[in-house]
Amino acid sequence: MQRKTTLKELSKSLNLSISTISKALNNSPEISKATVEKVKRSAALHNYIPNFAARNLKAGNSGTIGIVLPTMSNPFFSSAFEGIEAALMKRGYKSLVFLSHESLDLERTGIQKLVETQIDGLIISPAHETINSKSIQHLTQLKSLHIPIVTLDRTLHEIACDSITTDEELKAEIAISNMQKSGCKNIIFLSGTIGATRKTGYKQALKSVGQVTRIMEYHSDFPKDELLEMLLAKSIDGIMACSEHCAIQVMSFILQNGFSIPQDVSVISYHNSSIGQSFWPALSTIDLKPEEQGNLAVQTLFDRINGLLPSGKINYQLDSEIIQRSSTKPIRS
Amino acid sequence: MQRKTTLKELSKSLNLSISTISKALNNSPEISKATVEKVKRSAALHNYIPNFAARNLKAGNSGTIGIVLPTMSNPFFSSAFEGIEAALMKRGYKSLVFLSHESLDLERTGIQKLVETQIDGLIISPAHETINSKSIQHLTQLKSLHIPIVTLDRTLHEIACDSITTDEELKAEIAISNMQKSGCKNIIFLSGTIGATRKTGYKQALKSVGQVTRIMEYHSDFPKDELLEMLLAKSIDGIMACSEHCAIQVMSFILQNGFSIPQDVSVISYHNSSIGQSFWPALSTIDLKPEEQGNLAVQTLFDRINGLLPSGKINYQLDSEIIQRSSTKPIRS
DNA sequence: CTGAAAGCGCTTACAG
DNA sequence: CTGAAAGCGCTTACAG
Repeated sequence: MQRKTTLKELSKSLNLSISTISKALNNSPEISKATVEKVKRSAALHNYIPNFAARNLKAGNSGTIGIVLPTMSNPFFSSAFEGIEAALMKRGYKSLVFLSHESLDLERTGIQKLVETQIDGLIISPAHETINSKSIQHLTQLKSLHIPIVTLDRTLHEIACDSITTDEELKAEIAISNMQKSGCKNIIFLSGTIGATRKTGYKQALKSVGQVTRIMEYHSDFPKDELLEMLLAKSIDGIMACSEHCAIQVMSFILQNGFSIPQDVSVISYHNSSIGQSFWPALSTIDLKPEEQGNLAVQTLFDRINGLLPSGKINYQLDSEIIQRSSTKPIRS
Repeated sequence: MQRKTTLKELSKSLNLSISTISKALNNSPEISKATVEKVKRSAALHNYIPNFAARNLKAGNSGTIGIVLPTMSNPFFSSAFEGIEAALMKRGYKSLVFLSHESLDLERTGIQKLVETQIDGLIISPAHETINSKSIQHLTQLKSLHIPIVTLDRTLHEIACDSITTDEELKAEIAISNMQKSGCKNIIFLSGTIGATRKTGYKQALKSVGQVTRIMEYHSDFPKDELLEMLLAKSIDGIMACSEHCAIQVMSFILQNGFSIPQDVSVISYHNSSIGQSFWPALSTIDLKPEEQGNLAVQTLFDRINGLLPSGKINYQLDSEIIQRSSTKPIRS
């Protein structure tokens, strides 16, 4: 029965002090080259694996970053996580992940665990419940422990921490305006649980041309009959969908009922996954750059940890991108 | 500037020994009720948070489970992760996540980090590269350190560890047979990078009725022209798609070209996400139960850790489920 | 260049 | 019921 090899054991087998072993393994210039080699060879032979718990206890940091996301089932967040994980891996850091499922309670429990683990920083997309209730003591707690926080995509105005967002509101406005230029006269917004801020861009755009806004609420299922009626009455010729999922649902419904996209109805959505790309017609979309957001969140977190950032909070606003594909008509010039 | 409160500080402020404080906080029956309360009140007041690194150093375990998955972008794996995370959270454990992106190298690096962190167990869906190359030293290493491993969905026959799988092969066979009973005479299999084992079920089913198998390879893009030709020639009336993504791509293509589902072509796929469910027509599918697999993986891991399982490896084969919706014709009885 | 010693923050026999 | 002491596995001044 093999136990994990420790410095003590190596020390015994090599007849060297623990200090020397430790220094040799860490490439300390104090130690002679010969000794370093001897130690390393022995360590490899004995399958020595350093104990991070011990190292961290001394160092006071854990090499671990806490990640709290609402869910992984939403492609936006899984992509964001992929960006975060890759950036963290590159820096030799580890990702400790908790999912809040939009619940304040679960978020709190996760953060508690994270603090106990001595995380070096936190990247979080706060739960809806947190945002709405403005209960942020579990987060301010981190601030007082000097654990930096970066919010991703969703901002918490009540707390002073760095944040990553996109200019999605502006891009929504431009996208709507593009649809109008392409001939759309009746654009509705298909809204789900997400996308509260997205509505704003839509409203802004319609307001600027003096048009009435029409928002159709959508929760797991949307009012098909109503939509079908509008299609038949030709009282709709454009849809901005709050998510790709929602867009695909609507588009399949439209196609299935014999209407054409974009001839009868233009459809644009948010997020850019391969599924929207490979749909027929290929889905026009506003790419929210989740991976880049994740990457930038990590970058910002480390800049903050390393004291490279001025005090006060910083907001990085990433450019989102309108990707024009076949589900919207080309702009008439 | 607030530092984290330690037992030592509480000890000073209360004029009690560190031992007493520690025991009180852990509800040791040795300590008087009055003291326990006093200590707890003071701890709360000082925002005391236990240091897990220290605790784990003593205990020799970390309360952390390593999770290594190929990706989060594939809905199967993000769902599996949701199942794992919830089960772990319920038990007060933490998830340390690494993504392999199907690369042996990345998988190795992740596992290395995980071992250094003293994880108590590992749940892994091995990378394709690992499976193909049969390089498993990074995993056998864990075995020799008595860190239990459970594989999820993808099995590694070369290593003696517990595994979770489904009966997808059998269900594929049944699903194909159902399609035949519903009148399909020319069923093709649309195959991607995943789904090697899935082909087997398809082949098995066609072989059993003496039909020729037709497999169309699919990588990010499939041969549209070829498919269109088959549709026009009516030489195809059923498709088994290796993934939901693939199914949606094909279905939108079929609808877009004026054919009907399932009247002209039946389509069945794997995995069961809300997107397939809300598609028109709703996608028939073989549900691979990723969340349940994740859940069961955690359960098995803890049973193994707690010595509840007999020595030798155990394979849990979960029932996958054929979900008949509108993209396949009803079975004629 | 090598080693003895202290200490990171906790837990847990052991003594009183 | 409370406390002194040892120790988990490491790192790092300090001494030699």
